[in-house]
Amino acid sequence: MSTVTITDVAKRVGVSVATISRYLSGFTVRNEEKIREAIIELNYRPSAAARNLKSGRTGIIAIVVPDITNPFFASIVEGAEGAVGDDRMILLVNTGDSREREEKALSQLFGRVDGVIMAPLTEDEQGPSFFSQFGLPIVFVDRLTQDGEKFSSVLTDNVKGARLATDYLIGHGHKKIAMISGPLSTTPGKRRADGFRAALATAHLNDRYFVESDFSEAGGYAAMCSLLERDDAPTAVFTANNLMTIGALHALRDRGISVPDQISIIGFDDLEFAELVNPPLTVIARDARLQGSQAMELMIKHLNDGVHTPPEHSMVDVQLVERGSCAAPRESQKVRSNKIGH
Amino acid sequence: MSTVTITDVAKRVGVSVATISRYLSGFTVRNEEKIREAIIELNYRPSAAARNLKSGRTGIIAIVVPDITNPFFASIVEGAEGAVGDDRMILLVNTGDSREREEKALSQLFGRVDGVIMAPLTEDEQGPSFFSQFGLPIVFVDRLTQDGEKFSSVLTDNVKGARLATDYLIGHGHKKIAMISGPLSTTPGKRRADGFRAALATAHLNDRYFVESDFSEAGGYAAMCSLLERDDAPTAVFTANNLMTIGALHALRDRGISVPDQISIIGFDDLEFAELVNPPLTVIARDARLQGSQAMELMIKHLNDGVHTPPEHSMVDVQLVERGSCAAPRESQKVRSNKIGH
DNA sequence: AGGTTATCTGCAATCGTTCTCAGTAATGAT
DNA sequence: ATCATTACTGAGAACGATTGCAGATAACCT
Repeated sequence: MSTVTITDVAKRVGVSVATISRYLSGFTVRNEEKIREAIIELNYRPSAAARNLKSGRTGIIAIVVPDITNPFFASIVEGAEGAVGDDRMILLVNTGDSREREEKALSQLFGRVDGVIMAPLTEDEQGPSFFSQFGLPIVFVDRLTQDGEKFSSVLTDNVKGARLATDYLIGHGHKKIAMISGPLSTTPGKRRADGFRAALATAHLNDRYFVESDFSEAGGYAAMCSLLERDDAPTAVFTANNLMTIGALHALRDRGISVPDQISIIGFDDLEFAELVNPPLTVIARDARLQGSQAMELMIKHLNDGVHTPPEHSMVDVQLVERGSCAAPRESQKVRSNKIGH
Repeated sequence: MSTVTITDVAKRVGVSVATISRYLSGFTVRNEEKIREAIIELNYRPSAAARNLKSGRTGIIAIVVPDITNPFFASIVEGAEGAVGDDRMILLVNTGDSREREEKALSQLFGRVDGVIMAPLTEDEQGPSFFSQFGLPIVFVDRLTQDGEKFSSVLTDNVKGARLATDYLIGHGHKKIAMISGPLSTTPGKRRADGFRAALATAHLNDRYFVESDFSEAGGYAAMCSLLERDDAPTAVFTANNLMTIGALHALRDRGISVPDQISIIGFDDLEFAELVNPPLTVIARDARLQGSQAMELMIKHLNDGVHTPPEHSMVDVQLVERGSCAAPRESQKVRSNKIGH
């Protein structure tokens, strides 16, 4: 720790600490030049801890995400970084999909940060009420908690995205349409499932190929396998996020099932390499960076406007990016014949 | 800010603040049960700022990376997260490849964190000496600064990796081998270039297809284009990181050049989807998570052992993951005929 | 009982700032 | 010359915890 304090600077210049403090806060004082010199000579750096204690602000905004290796969340963080401005920093917490770590992080965060931007693990939980209770703003991004309406949020139009995807498959003539869904306990999980089912209902199709998974690559792999093992396998599948899309593709690849000849696939969330896969992947895309920057802007607004600003809810749009992974179903195709093992 | 302090708890229980403080620090005191109750009833949360001020420690370790959307750095962070333990948190700073932001971040970090794990932008700079000067440890990960030997570090065996890649191409019979290199001002940029050139020299090949780029996807794209426009195009290319590999693949795809028939490609750093591309990508892989966790372990060691622990240097191994993007050069192949425009 | 530990306790100083309050000097107006 | 205004200043009280010190209590020995 730097052992040179504001008092040392004050002594050196021959003024009181108050004057130095004022200089540091941008007020005009008498010996600015001498103070500047003294600060440099002594290599003085103000103590963040002492400032925090006095002022009650830390200049730090936390972002809590379930999985930073998911490119979607990385982009959220990047977007938020871009909007954070010069006088604040970001504290990133990766909860690793663990409810326990999320809870612990939140309680440790309290007092260390001025606000929290978070993508909570599930809707089963409550928002960290002690935060808002003490005037610390929360902005939800991508996901909500149970009492999510009480806090500001930046979501995606999940229902629309899922409808878009499903309608697209229906439009190609598919009847046996599967969805590899995320956990229904999460906001995007539930809403994308809702959109899928709504589209199916409109087309008078049933949802017997709906399977709930966990937004992970392994989960997508397993779900795809279970679908392929059915007696009457689907001809098209909608995967509810990027990681599960990757998993599903791996499963298809491992079994030598070709896309889109034998099965069509459309994913939620674009991927850096979506056009490099064979065939290029058709997806529902959205602007994750924008979501991140909007969340940060909302946060800064709350920080500046004070505690009693009402929560705001924003929603970013989705769009269908048509590439090559969807085609019309082949009549009497025998997907099952490619099954490996049992 | 929580308005309930340790004094309130003390009053409620009828003891002094010292007793509460001791209870919180894990000493045995008389009325533990009553204290526990009072803390819960009052919803007391110790002020992190006050603790920091007194103790001089923050319990926060910063990780400074150039680009969090690069899966490699995301994995580093994930690895570090896993090793950080229960009583510390991670503060992530994304400098977005900007020297200015890196510098600003570093100075802002001072006093807010107990140590910094960082992947500096270039070797042209000096390590943040004021950090170590005041006893705050630094651990470099993946990259060094100019005076890097003075600090602990966790690097990759870049030279070996690059040799492996180049030798592999040579082994397939290639003579016209290109490298799309990272900036030579960075540690991995320089060392991978060294490995490439060393391997070439051993095989008595020249390095006329060496092109320096910037580790970005756009840079990889541009570099690949420039190589393809040469009169005598290379038959194989080694791309020095994941992002440039993606860029190069995009360039090849845009020109309809097929891999590995017309050109072989091998990349540094594995990718989540490397087996999904067509053809599956052959790469030099390493364990980024391990690099992150080793860096964190080193940091914790420094934190526990005190300032005067000598720096330690660790290196993680690389390995060649053979998939399908490399083949023998086709005799008299006409890559140039695919050239678009010009 | 008296002495020696062992254990727990409260007081008060301390960490390095910020900020209120009262005070001084300089300037301008009358 | 007096008063009002402006522009700066220093003293000192916070902020909320930790911790050294000395004192109190209880427990243990002989």
